[in-house]
Amino acid sequence: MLDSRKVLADLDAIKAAMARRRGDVDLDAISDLAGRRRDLIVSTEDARHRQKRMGQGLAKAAREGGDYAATLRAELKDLSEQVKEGASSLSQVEAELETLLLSLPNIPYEDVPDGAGPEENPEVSRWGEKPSFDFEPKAHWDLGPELGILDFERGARLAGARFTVLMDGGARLERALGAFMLDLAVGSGYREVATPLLVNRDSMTGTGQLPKFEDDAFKVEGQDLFLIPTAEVPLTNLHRGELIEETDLPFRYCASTACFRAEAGGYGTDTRGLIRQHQFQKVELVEIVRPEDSSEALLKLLDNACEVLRRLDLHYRVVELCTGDLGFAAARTFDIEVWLPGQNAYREISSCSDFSDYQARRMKMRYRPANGAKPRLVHTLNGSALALGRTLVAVLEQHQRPDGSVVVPEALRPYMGGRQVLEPVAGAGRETS
RNA sequence: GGAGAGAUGGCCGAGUGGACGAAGGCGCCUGACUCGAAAUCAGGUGUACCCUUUAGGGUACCGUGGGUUCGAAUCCCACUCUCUCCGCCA
Repeated sequence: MLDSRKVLADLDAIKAAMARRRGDVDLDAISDLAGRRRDLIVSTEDARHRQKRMGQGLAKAAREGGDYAATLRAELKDLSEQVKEGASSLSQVEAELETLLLSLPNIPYEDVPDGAGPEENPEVSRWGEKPSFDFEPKAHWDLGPELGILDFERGARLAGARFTVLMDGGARLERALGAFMLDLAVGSGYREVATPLLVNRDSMTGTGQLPKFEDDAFKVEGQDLFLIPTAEVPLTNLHRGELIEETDLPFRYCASTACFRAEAGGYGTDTRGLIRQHQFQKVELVEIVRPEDSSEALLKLLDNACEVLRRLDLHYRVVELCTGDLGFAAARTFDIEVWLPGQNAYREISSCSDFSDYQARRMKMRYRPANGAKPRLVHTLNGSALALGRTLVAVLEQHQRPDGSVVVPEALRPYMGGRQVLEPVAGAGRETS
C-alpha cells in the first residue's frame, strides 16, 4: 500500500509512476474520496467534541436535579444521532478509500529500467557457460520418466493436471535439494522456520496477494484460510503489526515449504513437465530491514540465491525486471534464470524483490529507531533460493549424459547418500498402466 | 468436541457507567547528587488521524465486531485468541 498522504500530495508523480508500470489506475477517485474523508472527520470530530463537553454538563445538572437536565438530555440525544451518522459515513468512505489504496501497486524505484514487458528486461550478469552436448539434449519430461523418478500420469490420476509424483531418486533429489539449500541459507545467517501452510486473509493482504489476486490462490472451502502461494506470506507476516526495536533488525528467515498456486489464466503455458505446477516445493528467503539497508540487502539476497546455482554447477543469468514486468508489490526485482537445454531457453528459477515499505505499510510493521524517534516502517525483501522443482529440472537437463543418465552435482551427493549418478530404468518411461 | 478462566500501555498489573489515555510498579529518558558509576530524589515517557502550524488544539484507540446509553475499559450480544481440566487423536 502506498502512503495516501504522498499520493495526494503529488498525484501527477504517482500517475507518472503508474504509467511507467504500464498500469491503469483511477487516482482521481482516490483524491475525491480523500477530500470527502477530511470533511467528514472535521464535522464529526467537532460534533463529538461538543457532545463530550455537554455530556459533562449533563452529569452535573443531573446531580443537582431539575428540568434543565431533561432538556439537555433531549438535546444531546440529537447530537448523538448526528455523531453516529457522521461516524458511519466516515467509516464507509474510509473503507472505500482503503480498497482503492490496496489495489494500487507499488512504485518502482527511480533507477528501475523502463520497459513494457519481459522482453525488455536487461541482463545484468551471467555465470558459467551453456553446457554443450554432442547429442540432442532431452527435456526433463522425457528424462524424468525414463529415470523412473517423475510420474506425470500418476500425478494427474491423483489430483489432475499440473500435479506430479516424484519417486525414488526424484523424491530423494527433491529432499536433498531442500536440505542443501536450507543448510546454505542457515550458513549465511538466515533463521530456519517451519510455518503454517494455510494462512488467514490478513496475512494474504499484508504481503499483497489480496484483495486483488484472490483467484490465483487456493482457498479452503467454508473457511477464510488460504493455501500459501509462497513462504513469503507466512515469513513476512511473522512480524505483522509489531513495533520492532531497531537493535533487533534485521530479521532474516528461510523456510522450505510447499507452495500452491491456482495458475488461473495460465491454461496454455507450460502444460508439460515440472515447470508450472499447482503444488511445488520452494526454499524462500525473507528479510526485514531498515529502509536505508534494503537496496544493499537485495543484492546480498540475490547473491545468496545465485550461490545455490553455482554450487550445483548450473549455468544461469540474472535479469532485472523492467517497470512493465515488475510484480504488484515490488519496487525492484531481479530474476535468476537458469539454462534449460531441453527447452533451449533460460527460465526463471528465482525472483528476488525489494518491496520498500509497501508490504510494511499494509501490515503495519514498524521499528522504533534506537535514538527514540518516532516509529518508522521497515522494508521487506524476499527471494526464492530456490524453487525446488525447477532446480530439479535444471539438474536433470544440464547434467544429462548421452545414455540418458544424469550426474548428481558434487554438492548434493552428501544429501543423496553418496549417490553420483541417476541411471535410466529399463522399460521405464511408458509403463504406467 | 464438553466444562471453566482470561485478553488493559514497551512489560507486569489496578480499574464495574461521567474528572480514565487510563492508578501503582518495572523499564526507558532528562535533571540533581557523584571524580565517575551504582543507589537515592525530582520531572518526563503510547499510537494513529484531523485542524492550526514558532507554539498549540481536537478526536479515536483497554482482543475484534456489533448493541444499550446523553455518555462505555466498565453493561449486553457475537466472534477470535490464550490458559486449565475432560474426551478424542498424528
